[in-house]
Amino acid sequence: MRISTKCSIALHLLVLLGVFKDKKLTSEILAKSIGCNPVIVRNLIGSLKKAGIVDVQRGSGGAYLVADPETVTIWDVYQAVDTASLGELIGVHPNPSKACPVGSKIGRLLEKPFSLIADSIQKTMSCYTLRQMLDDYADMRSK
Amino acid sequence: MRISTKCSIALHLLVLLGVFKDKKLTSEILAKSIGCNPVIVRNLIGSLKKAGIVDVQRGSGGAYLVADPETVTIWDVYQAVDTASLGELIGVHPNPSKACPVGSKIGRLLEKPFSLIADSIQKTMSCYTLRQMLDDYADMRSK
DNA sequence: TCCCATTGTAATATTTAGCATTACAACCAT
DNA sequence: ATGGTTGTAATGCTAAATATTACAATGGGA
Repeated sequence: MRISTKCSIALHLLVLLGVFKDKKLTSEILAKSIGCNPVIVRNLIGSLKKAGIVDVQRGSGGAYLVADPETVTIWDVYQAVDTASLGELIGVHPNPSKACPVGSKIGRLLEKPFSLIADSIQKTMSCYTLRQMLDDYADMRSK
Repeated sequence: MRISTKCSIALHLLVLLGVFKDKKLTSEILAKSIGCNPVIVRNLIGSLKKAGIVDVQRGSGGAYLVADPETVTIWDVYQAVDTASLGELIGVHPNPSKACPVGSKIGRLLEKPFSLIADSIQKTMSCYTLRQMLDDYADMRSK
């Protein structure tokens, strides 16, 4: 239910695709840099492919960016990759008493502040692009 | 590492304390409305007590609010109750390759956008007070 | 003063979610 | 056709979240 490492891993691999455009990057190579199992990478690439962010050929292999880094935000990546919605990010206790006047309403009571939180996360994620991350990376290299 | 149900449960019990000011509310009664084990409630009340939000006597029992609902925000409650910091809310893959130029920098690369997200959550939480929740509750009752 | 209901807290158990791994069919280029 | 690759299902493993049990410490009232 939390924001899983999928998002971090996806961003990692997108940066790799952005930096090593010329190289053939298989799931195995990517997994080595990320430090995870190649199957994880394949699944994530599958999700990113569905979202129109990357592409990859089945037999020959090698993933590459198809979307402009300028237009790809962390929110896009998160949505593509993490099945859980932000609405489930904050755990809500599942068995409040329906007999109690507070217990019967607590779910609806929490909805309001929690959805405001989800909105703010979405907004912040939508402001950060892959281009910014690639620029940040370039800055680190040059120093 | 996610925002656990502790926060929801704590808010639930604070609303109970705010609504049933006159009644003696033991951990058992509170737990019944919440639908969890009384020990969970006791531990949470302990945390909220340390934060100066509620108080309770040992032998006699019965918890009550000591802070003004106007001044208690969801952020206060979250901080009091959830040990994990928001920085750990978004999972980061733990074994990136140090040999890879991207792998060796991904941690620092992710820090920037992820801390912006944490900030926005904190900000939103800080805007919502217990008073608002009590008002929301009253609104629901009156309709 | 002695019960009794209650809290505080430690220790342990249970459940669930996140992540890793294995396995293999489908596929493509050479 | 072969070798390297992807897509995906099935399973296993680990760690974190939550629940439960147990009991000493406390305080108020009979």
